[in-house]
Amino acid sequence: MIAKRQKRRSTCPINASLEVVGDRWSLLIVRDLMFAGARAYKDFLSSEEGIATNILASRLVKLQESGIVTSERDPQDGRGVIYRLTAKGVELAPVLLELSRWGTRFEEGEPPGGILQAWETNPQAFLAEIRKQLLDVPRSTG
Amino acid sequence: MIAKRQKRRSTCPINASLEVVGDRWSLLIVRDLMFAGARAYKDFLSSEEGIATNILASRLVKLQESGIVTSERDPQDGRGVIYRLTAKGVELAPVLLELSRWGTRFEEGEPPGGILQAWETNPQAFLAEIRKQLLDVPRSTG
DNA sequence: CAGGATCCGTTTCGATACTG
DNA sequence: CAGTATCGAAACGGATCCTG
Repeated sequence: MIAKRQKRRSTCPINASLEVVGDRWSLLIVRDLMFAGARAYKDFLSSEEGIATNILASRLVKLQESGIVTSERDPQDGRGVIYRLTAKGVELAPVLLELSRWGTRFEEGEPPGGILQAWETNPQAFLAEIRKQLLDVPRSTG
Repeated sequence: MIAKRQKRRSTCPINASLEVVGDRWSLLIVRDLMFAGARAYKDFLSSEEGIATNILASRLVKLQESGIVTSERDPQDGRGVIYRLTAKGVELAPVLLELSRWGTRFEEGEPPGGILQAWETNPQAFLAEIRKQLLDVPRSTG
């Protein structure tokens, strides 16, 4: 057991988080899953800012290893793969929303319609909504 | 006018934010400035997870270019440099705190004493406190 | 001695071509 | 459609050197 090569035994949760999602692409993938309805590999490629296929593949693997994303065969398609956020992944919503809020205030960028307002008005309710939407639709059972 | 080479004309604020702080080190530097009382170059080196000097220097430049950090000579020391967060940098607090909260819940890491609790209990008040502490101490002017 | 630049080997990224 | 293989470019990281 080699315990996966930790850098320095840091006990800071910020650093722990950044070890998982602290790169240029991971949170964009989570964003697409959370707000853009992305489910298939090609969705990530077409959306966003043009991530390279190898980078996308490696990030998806890493996100799965981190327990943020799951993947499964599309029961309808057979050759397609469906990616979905885990509960752990869904709970990144506050991070994404605060990042979005900050970007809207200080950098360029238009927020997706109404989302930020809903978040600022009633975070708890909005979070509950997101959880419901993303976790209760595992395979059209809802 | 070349407008600084934007990748793809993205209007997503999350992406805009990640272009500035979406790397392994930037938010750790902001964290040190915000919660660990770091002000000098050596503070960042000693703290944290052992950032290399060249990386630290380049990140500090980038953070200054992004308007998140300022630097000035230490009036007491003369040879020392004091780094400080701008208002824009201080407003990254919610991002850091949500990142910290997520890390505490799902990754390893102990939160710094009481901070997360204060944040969860009353975000507005806690933010106001942070703003006051970090922005009202520019040079002991009061 | 603090702040930071330079050199250099290693790792990661990223674009494209290609495969099942 | 969903990925690998390849390969050049960039970033990282450590050590050392420079500057005031």
